[in-house]
Amino acid sequence: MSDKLNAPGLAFDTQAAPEKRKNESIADWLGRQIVSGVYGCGDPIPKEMDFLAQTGISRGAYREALRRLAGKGMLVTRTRSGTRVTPRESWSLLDPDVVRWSFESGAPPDWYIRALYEMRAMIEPPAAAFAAERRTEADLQLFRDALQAMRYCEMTEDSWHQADASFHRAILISSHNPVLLSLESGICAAVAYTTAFRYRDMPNPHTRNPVDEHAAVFERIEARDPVGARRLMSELVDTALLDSKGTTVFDLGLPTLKV
Amino acid sequence: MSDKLNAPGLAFDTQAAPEKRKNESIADWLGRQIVSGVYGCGDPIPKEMDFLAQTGISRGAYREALRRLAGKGMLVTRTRSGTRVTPRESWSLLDPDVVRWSFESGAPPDWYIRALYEMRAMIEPPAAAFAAERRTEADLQLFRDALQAMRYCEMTEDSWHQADASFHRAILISSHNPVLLSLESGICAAVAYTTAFRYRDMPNPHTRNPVDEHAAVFERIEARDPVGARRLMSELVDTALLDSKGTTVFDLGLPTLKV
DNA sequence: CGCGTTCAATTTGTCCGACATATCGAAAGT
DNA sequence: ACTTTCGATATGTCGGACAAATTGAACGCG
Repeated sequence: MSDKLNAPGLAFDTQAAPEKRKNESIADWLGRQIVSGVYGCGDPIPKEMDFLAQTGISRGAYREALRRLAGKGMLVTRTRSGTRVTPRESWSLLDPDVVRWSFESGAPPDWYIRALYEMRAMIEPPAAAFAAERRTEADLQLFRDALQAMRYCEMTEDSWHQADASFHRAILISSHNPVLLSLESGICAAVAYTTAFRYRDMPNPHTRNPVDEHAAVFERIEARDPVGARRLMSELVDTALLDSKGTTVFDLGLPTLKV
Repeated sequence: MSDKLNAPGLAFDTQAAPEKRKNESIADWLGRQIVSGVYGCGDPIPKEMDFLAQTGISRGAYREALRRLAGKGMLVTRTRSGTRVTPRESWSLLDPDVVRWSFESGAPPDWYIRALYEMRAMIEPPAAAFAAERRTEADLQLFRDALQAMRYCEMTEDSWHQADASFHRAILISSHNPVLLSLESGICAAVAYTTAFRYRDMPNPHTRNPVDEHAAVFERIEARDPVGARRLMSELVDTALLDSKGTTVFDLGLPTLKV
């Protein structure tokens, strides 16, 4: 059963990982391995001595990497039994690292992209409503900067995705809900990776720059109109969702939620 | 500036921490210290050698504990600078450990309780709508068990809070959104701790058992009525929010969001 | 005096080796 | 057939040593 572990595939070469600390790059590598399904639910992780023997990495660095992943609920360790992968529902699927690993290691599964869009559809409209009630003048400037960057960048550029993420980050910041803000890294990573993923694999870039829709949301937030901001934001997310994969995969669920 | 660190308050006695592994209990203890504000944003954590000297814990165990917290975004380490606490917005405030630490170490601040309620008001109504569309027969049994337990327990009992949490857990499970389900631990911890916190500090327990409201939500989910489930769930959360601290603190934001 | 350079101290990062502890599984005993 | 004992094995903890990086002060120079 453990042939997969001792297989030559245990080559740890820190692929595309410019991390300085070894325990960090090990955690990155192992995190990618896990989210990409190399180790399924309940599967055992390489034993400390095996990993040490095959990679030359010291035991301490490997153990610290395991603790990073254990803190995200991805691993459980028991003496003698070894360290095993926990079922997906106990992971922190909105953790920015988990989102990054999922998109860095090949194409993430459809259910994950879909679930991330659904989360955005749940969170961002009410967040926009809170933002309309609580935004400060300093918050408004964040929106203006993001919108200006979106106008002056082509959608194919990487900088456009950054500007898009900045806009959605401004929403969460302006909501002035600390717990919501703590989801910022994960949400923005999801926004950036899903949009980049969409435009990379869509052969027909008929989609136009949605900067006007974003500006409309901002205008409602500036006007302190929670209801309007919520509605426009809901439309914005729904549009992105419908654009992403066609209506065949994503057509259930969200439309019936529009109020 | 570092007088607080070398102070005698560094007594690590694993208070009320029946953990077996030392690195785990250290992470618990340090996590409570951080969320309770002993170490503010940007403050330095005890140096490894200091901690070793004052507690007798080995350096490796302490470092593994730090990695656990670093995985939750609560710490950043830099050579020579030391290890410092990151600003709150970069923490995983919905992480079940963070929620537990916040409520275990004295009364959490009002803004945190309020933010948790707002998150529930954002997440649970749409989750109930998804549940109404996607629930299976097995899911329905989870609701029935939770409701029966709520009926046969007094609200003052601890078992009632468990049943309440089980009901809300059933909502997230029935939504069949993996990312939403990954928030289960944190949400349910928030539900359990906030309700327990409310009934412990409320001198006037005029609040009655809200089992009927919960049953109404279940009935709409069983009938596959997303709109109705969403509306009733929204009312349920709003009621809990208004009950918790009176309308003076929580009266802005949520009511205007009701559709 | 202002400014960049060099250098040494300090703190985290990594490695190594050893023992402690818990747990599983097989073997022995009843 | 059941229980107990015991050894093997993997994680948990400890201690010491050195490497790497960064800070801050001393130094030299224009």
